[in-house]
Amino acid sequence: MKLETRKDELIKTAAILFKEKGYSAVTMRDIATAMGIKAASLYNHISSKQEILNEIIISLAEEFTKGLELIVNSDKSNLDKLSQIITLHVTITTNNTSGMASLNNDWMHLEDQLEYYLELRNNYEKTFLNIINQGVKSSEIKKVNPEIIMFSMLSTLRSLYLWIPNKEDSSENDIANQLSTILIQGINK
Amino acid sequence: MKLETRKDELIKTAAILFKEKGYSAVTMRDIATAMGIKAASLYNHISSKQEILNEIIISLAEEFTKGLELIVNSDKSNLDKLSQIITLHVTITTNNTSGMASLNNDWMHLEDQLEYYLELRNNYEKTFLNIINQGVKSSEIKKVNPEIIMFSMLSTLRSLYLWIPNKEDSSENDIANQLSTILIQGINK
DNA sequence: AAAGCAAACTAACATATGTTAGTTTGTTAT
DNA sequence: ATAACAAACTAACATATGTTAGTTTGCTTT
Repeated sequence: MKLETRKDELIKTAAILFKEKGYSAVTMRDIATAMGIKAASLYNHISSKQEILNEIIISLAEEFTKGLELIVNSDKSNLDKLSQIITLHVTITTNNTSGMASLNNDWMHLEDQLEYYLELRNNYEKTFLNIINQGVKSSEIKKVNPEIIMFSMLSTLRSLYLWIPNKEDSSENDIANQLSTILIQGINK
Repeated sequence: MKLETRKDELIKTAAILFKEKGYSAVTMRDIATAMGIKAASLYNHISSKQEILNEIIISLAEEFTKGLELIVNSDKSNLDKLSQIITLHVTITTNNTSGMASLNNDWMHLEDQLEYYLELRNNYEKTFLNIINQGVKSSEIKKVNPEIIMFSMLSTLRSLYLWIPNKEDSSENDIANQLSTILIQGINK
């Protein structure tokens, strides 16, 4: 684990601001002020505002892709795989709440990397949907429209960044378990 | 039902653009171009960019508040009330998909009306949570952390604006019913 | 001591952006 | 015909914004 570079600090600071007001509403001067330096000095570490967004979003998207790869290639049941996906989201979100805000809300401001991002996202959703479809086929999962199931699960998982910061008392495992119960077993007693 | 004024058209156009890129990234010139006029002409109908956002968000927030009021004062079971909340979200979102994007993503750019908006939202969540708590007390609902239940349901309902536009084949009722099944009964067979 | 380097600075730029002022145009009501 | 009005226009402005150029500062290594 390398030491945190100045560039890393910059990106972290930017991500916090992006979470609060969105990429477009945050100026280079805002980021600089938050770091206690002048806007021009930022360019010693990054080449453009765009690059900051790229770094935040792409690294997260790749983390999700790699995580899902491991899950889908395991020999667990389909419901267990869904539980593991829930854990994946909880873990990544816990470690980078601010970045997740950009991933969810500012991906459309990617430029050069937009196409690549969309490819990663489409593949992720395709793989996710596949697990659900197989679960329906093997009668693990109810016969409800699989796309609605995925949409519902993903909506909750993608919103975790809003909610996890308020739950510092609960452990990662605790949150993942409770979510699995709700999302898979439902709330009806 | 009054005829649609030019101001209404303006707000509708703006909402569509706000959904695509977010409030901050959309310029008055963007909105004007989309309407086939010049930016300065917009000011014949509104007094500022801010006002557009206010109108979009506050009217929706009030619609939710009124809708929930009716539901909470009915004599249905708590699970039925939750189903009705799902229907409320599906209905409002179907009628104003673009506006829902601003409500979800650009509320922090409200200025004068921010405080009022937050008051409406807090009350909404308090009332929602109350229904869940009573459902747990009356043993209709599993003993899982009620806040996680609300968070999970609200995340899905708040994301509907992203997904409903792709489902023009399904009826409102159909979507609401399937969502009720998933969110309340779970997906486990 | 000298050289190298990371990281800050000042000053300036071209462009983008929200908004105002005053004017023109075309339709509707008197 | 005339007055009134909604809704568009042109021109301009002050300010905000991303970025570049060139310079200074203070470690660290030789």
